[in-house]
Amino acid sequence: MKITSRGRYAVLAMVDIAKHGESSPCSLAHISIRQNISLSYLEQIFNDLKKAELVRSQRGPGGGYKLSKNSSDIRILEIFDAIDEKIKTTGCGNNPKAFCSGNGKKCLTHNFWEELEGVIGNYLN
Amino acid sequence: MKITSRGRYAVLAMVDIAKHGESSPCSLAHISIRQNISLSYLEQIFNDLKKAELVRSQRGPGGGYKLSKNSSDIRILEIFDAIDEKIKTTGCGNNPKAFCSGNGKKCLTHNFWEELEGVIGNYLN
DNA sequence: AAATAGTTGACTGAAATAGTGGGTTATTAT
DNA sequence: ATAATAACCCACTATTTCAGTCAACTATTT
Repeated sequence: MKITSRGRYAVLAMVDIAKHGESSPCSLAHISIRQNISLSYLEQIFNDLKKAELVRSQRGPGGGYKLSKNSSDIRILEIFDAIDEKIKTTGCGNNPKAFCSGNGKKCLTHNFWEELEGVIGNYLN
Repeated sequence: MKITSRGRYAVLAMVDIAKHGESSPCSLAHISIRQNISLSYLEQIFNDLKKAELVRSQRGPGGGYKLSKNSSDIRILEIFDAIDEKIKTTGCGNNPKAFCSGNGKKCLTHNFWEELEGVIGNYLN
């Protein structure tokens, strides 16, 4: 049960931008250096963050990324959703038509795992 | 962020044994059928569960596995520990000498992830 | 003696992860 | 205009982890 680097990087980069201030956009190159994350990898991640409209981009010299809303209005859960970092504790993936157990039923532990998802989701939110 | 099949199977199998009753040991073959888990895979898992003394084994016909203590005294967290299902949300793995950030410091999000670990560990316990 | 069931270790295919690398396009400062 | 910057986009790859198989061996009971 672990978080991927992708997920950690996404959150870390967003915090970096938030910390950096509103005045000028943050370039990925700078984030890359400050937080020690591969630039190309950051590019992929920010592609998704932009699609989810968590950040706005500005091209050209002096450009970079800005948060699209106030940092206090951004939930970690939104970031996870944006980059498709799934919280998946069940075997059946919560698909109501899938069954963890082979016999057409939910497995004995299904509800337990779903509750755990709730606990985690709650914290991230 | 997901739980491995190994982790889910371990918990499921333990619940299966607990549900089965105290009278006679549970064979892995039966658990395999009831819970739809590969027998060979279960063997590996129970190897670890036994090492951690969560179950006791009985060989030969009529043999199988029993819980080594009352089911209400077993924590899911113990099962996770037994099979080495780690709860790892930080980049540095909580090694106090390792640093998530390259500059000899903890990364900006370190404490946040550690708290998440606490939340999860708490629930599993 | 035969059947059962745990014990052990090596091996494998598939998927996910964590990147790398190269090129293109838009924007700004000189 | 032009050069520099920085976002954008796409394809590719090495490594690791996961999930499971297979085969052989040992202990216990009937």
